[in-house]
Amino acid sequence: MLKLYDSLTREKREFVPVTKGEIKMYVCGVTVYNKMHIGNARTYVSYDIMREYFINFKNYKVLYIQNITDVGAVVGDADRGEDKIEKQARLAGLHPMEVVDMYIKLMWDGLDALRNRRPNISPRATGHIVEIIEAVQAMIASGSAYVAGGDVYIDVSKIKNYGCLSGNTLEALSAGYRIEAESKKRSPHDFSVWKSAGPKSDLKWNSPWGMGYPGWHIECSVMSQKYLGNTFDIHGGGADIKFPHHENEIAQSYALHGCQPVNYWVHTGMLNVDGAKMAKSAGNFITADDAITKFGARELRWFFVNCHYGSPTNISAESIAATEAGYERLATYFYNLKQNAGNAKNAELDKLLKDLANKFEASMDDDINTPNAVAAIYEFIKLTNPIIVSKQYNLGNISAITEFFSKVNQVFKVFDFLTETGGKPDDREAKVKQLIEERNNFRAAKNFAEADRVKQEILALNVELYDNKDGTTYRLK
RNA sequence: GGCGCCAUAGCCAAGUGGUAAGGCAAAGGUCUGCAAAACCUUUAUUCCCCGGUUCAAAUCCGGGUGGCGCCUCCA
Repeated sequence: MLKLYDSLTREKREFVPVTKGEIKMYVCGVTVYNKMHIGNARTYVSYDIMREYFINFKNYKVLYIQNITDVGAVVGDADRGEDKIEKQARLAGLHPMEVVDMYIKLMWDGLDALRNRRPNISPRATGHIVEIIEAVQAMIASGSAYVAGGDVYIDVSKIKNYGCLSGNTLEALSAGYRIEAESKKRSPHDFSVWKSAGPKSDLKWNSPWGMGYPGWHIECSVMSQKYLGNTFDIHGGGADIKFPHHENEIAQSYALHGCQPVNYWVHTGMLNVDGAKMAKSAGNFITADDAITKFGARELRWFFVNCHYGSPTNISAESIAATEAGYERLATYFYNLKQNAGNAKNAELDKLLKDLANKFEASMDDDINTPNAVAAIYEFIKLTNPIIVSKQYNLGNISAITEFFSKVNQVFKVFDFLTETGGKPDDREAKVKQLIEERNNFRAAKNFAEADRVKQEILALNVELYDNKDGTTYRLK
């Protein structure tokens, strides 16, 4: 039974989709005014893993939407700052849409490298201005929003349950809130759904309230509900945008449709570097491509798999090295598995594999608990290693194990070793075999100086050498 | 100040009532000419502190302490 932790009800609940057999999920994407950072990467890898699990293990048809914010995110104060993309364009001497195109491309480069499947739809806010204006008009008509100058604000006092997601109440929010002298808002907690644009702005559209552009929150409400319906299954994003962004999406959904927009709110934990949160605006972030260059994309993805998606997680060279050491064990296990088959079918191996499959799925069903799923894999390796080493298994066992790991790999997408030693001819093979024989002749003659010389020659070919009691084996790296 | 999440071994990290997964590191062993790798074994009488509920608490409740996130933008 699949369970997900819902941030709204604050409990792990059985997952029941709106439509049987289908999952409709929306994940808040990046604002494309700068390079994606490693924290973004963690979030999108987390949802990719969820999505692939739903598809490959739970047989759901998944409609996955990850939007692109290409207008509406504002620098500094939410109601009077400059649009981030417009600012970046001004600094770079480019049109805002050039900035957008550039960073969208870089975003896909990064997510592709991390092996994420592309979203079914990646809607852009600028492509939905008509729908956004219609939504704003509807909210004004119903009395949930009001016009002030060229801006339009949601009147949060008209919203039922405002604060239900974050736990905030309007009274509590008001205490100690900074007073904005020249604000056009009725209440400091009202938020803009449409903002007027100055004459120099390149990012503006005509509306009933003059030239302007949409607020960040309304973009996600309009796009998610347009493609997924008024109430859909899963809405994701980082824990940092729970308030106000997701809270305001709920408010807008009540204003527009009188209902909760989502059945399961899922939030990913922050990825910290040296204990501190990364943020673009603070300038202390590691970009995704820098991290990929430094650690490797597969290594990063494996690191993410080893942490629970909802937990705050610290990334460092040491933590990557720790998960990589474990990864190397898995690779060696498969190397041994394929190299040392005997010829008796081993029933115990099949039973342990069945246990692993059960534990894996039980862990993943439990709020996508990937660390537990990984622990089950290590446990399997520990229990089956004696069998592998003693060669009491055959090709049938190998194919069953490989098949299961391949299935897991449709979700994790990191087990490159499954194909690495898949019988592909390697031109080093013959040379290595010859050198090993040469070396073993020297060893037999106790001419260790010459044996070591040949050994160096072998190592230079990027081959690992193991002397066992049954003879010498090697592994092409 | 308010809201939310969290606190488990040297490090990372699962575990929401039934007697502490897993990984890294470390130590010992098997194997080896040496070595490496592999394999085996060991490593928290205890889960931040103090109370309470219960036959039973890391898990539930109350109170502390500490950390993180949000309360202007942020995955």
